Amino acid sequence: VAWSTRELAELAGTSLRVVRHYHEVGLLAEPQRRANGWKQYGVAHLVRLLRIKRLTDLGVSLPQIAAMGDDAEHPAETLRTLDAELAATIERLQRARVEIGAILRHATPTDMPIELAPAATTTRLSGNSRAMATVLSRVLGTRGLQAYAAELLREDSDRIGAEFESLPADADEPTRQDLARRLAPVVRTVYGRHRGLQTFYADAPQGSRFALSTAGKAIADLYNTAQLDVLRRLDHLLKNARPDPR
Amino acid sequence: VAWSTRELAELAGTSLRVVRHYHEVGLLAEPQRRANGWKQYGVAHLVRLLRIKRLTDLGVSLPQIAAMGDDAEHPAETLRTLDAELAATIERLQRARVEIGAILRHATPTDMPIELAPAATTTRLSGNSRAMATVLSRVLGTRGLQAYAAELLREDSDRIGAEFESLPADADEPTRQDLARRLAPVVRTVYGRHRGLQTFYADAPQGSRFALSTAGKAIADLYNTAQLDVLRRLDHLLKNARPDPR
DNA sequence: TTGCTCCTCACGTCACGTGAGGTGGC
DNA sequence: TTGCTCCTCACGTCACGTGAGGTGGC
Repeated sequence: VAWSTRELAELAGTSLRVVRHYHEVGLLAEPQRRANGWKQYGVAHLVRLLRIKRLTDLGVSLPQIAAMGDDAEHPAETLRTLDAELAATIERLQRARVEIGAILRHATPTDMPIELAPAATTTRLSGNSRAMATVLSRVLGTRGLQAYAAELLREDSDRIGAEFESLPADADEPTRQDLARRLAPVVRTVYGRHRGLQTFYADAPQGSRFALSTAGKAIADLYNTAQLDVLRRLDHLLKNARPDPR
Repeated sequence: VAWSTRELAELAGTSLRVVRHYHEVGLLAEPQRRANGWKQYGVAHLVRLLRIKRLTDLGVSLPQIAAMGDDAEHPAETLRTLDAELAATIERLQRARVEIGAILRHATPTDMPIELAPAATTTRLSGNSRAMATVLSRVLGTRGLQAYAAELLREDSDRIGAEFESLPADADEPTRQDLARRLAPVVRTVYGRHRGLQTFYADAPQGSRFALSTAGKAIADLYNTAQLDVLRRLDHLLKNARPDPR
């Protein structure tokens, strides 16, 4: 009149391996054996196993269960801590669901940061712009990112931006100079719309101590020589023009 | 102008080991190296890494991400499946929180099944009764368990039950016979209150194909010789008395 | 020369799952 | 003798964490 390992496992609604695992880690005492070496479990083992199973189902780790010991008194502190952890996990998962919902709604590619999703939906960004947006999203702070998203949505910025995007590497000098000249007022207006954009990296996320150099490297990586030349010319124009009248 | 492994990891908000792990499993292509063997990462690597990180943060497994390939198009089907899984997980965790709340409210020991918590709170059960209750909770179906919980709350059943519990192993014959005689009507009333109790194991949970033998074994394990003798006498009395008049 | 970063093994974690190979009971 | 259950290793899983031991760059 004793249960085998399989019977014990079935009664507890668990597996053979779990019972043996609990023996291995010392959570469940090994029972007496018959002459042939087979284990014989009694009610005490079943009760103990059910208690372990119940706690693991609640999310208690095996070391924690071991620390609670054999006495059946209920450890209010452990349970309260666990409850708080569960609450935090639930919140995290719910935030994940919200983000998934946003991705599905906007049908954005999964490498676009969610903050730029609305912009990405209306203006279809080229591969380079998407890469640039992804990098910037890591380097910009909240304010900078919002400003960037807002700019992406503007038609005028978008049109001339597209022109810049598609500039071939072998564009001749007049073309580059002309593009830089037409870009200058647009960029000035952007600066005007977003005061303090120069300090946009102040509230950058953790780990991007490199804000400026990172953005610089991304630009150097992504754009061709003609485009880089246009940016140089643009910088020159912005610096040498009279300052923006406030 | 290239990022080191550490810089790449920091920019993506992750760890050195994670970057190397993604190399190992082929999720992230290894970049070119300098003459001294150091890796040089570019924007493409950062974008890829950020995409991976975003998906893992949402709960997508690495093999799933690998299956999605390098193209940034968003896999609606995968995301919808994931969303459903998240919803299921959240529900499970919320049920766990409800149960933790019940345990804390009733201050029940963690080996008592939750269905018997109210009963356990008012009538403090002895160790044997608790073990018996735990075993029965695995062997009884919903109906049987409810009936059992209801009985535990009745004062009359409780009083004579406590007497049975505390019966010493060396109780003399008249004591046992007397206890059995006084138990008989109580048990008959219980049967009267819960018609069809004989089939209580019909809706027993998965894996307890042993309902009757299990309960029998638990009784044999938990009670002393005098108590078992009382049960035998009780059984005899119940069988030989005229049937309960309906 | 001293720190500092980079590199590649390679074992550890957590709670088991899954055979591999051998024996006892009917 | 044939299935069936039981047993003990022992490696695999998942997504990394954490040293161990050695080298390059300033």
